[in-house]
Amino acid sequence: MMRDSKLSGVLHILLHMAEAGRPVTSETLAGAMGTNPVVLRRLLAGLRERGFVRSEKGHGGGWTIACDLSAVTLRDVYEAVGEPTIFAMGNRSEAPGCLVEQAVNGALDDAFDEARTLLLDRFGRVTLAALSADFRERMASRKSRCGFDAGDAA
Amino acid sequence: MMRDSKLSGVLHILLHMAEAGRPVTSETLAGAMGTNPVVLRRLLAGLRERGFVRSEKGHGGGWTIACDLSAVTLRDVYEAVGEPTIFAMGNRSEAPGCLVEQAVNGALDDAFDEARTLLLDRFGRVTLAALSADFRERMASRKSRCGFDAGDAA
DNA sequence: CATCATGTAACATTTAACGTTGCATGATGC
DNA sequence: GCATCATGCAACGTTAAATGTTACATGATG
Repeated sequence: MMRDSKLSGVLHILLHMAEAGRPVTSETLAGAMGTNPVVLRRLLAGLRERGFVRSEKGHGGGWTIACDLSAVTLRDVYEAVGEPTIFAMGNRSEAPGCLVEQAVNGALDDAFDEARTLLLDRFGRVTLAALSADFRERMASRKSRCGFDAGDAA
Repeated sequence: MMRDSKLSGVLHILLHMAEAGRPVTSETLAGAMGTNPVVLRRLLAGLRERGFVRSEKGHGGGWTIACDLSAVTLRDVYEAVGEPTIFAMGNRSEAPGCLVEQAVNGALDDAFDEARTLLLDRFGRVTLAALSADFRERMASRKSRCGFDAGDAA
């Protein structure tokens, strides 16, 4: 299994919600990406706290986008899902008394910090609106829509 | 547990070996970093194949450095330990038919690719000799040596 | 008030890294 | 030659984090 797909998953969901234009239930969204409604609610909880999405109970309830897609970046979403660990590699011990370990960790940490900064900067420059536009371009050439019917966005 | 500490671990071991200047057994090296001799042999197997280290059996056997420390970079070592996965994040599915997923994965993959390239480039610019020099500098100021006696390198 | 949908805690499953055991092979020293 | 040391390696056990699942409470709608 891929290590952590929260960011990828939640972006997928957000674009689907954006296409729908009306409340979509956790069950429908979960079905669209082959997972469980509860997993989905967990994922979206962080986004709700930040006001990126809204959830409503009862008949006709579900999830809706509650933000300007051009004002939210991948970095915002990354933070909203709890800033999951970026790297699958790391040091053996965090507070090593061994000088060899210190030298090694220092070199590795420097490199990882640089890469992390680059990645987050790049995330910060991509808005949800840009992703959505990218999707619509793909739509223009092909037609499949992942088994998920966006509703009135025909 | 930290995700993958092969690179960190093997670098630690290499510097210790470099300090020793004579064969060191898996058991000694494993003791120095609080792990198991078998784990260590697994780690070093890839380095042996590439000729970075040599192993000898029998009395007085063990591991020795078999390369010029200034000619081997962190990137070489990274490759020698099997190029472990760099990122802890990834896409839900690798071959998505969903156009939304394609748009999302495309954006994320671009960012990850850039970060990976930066990281590996940086690894490629750090030699084992540089790490060793860093270690010796630290030695000059303090004195602890991680419970591992390098032998004649007193 | 029946039904729908979310909120959430608790538990189960899965996967990859890591650890451990057991035994084979080869080298050294007597 | 033989006891001992050390690696080589396969097979299995352990563990932690992500994800999936169940169960039940809460609130909204018709």
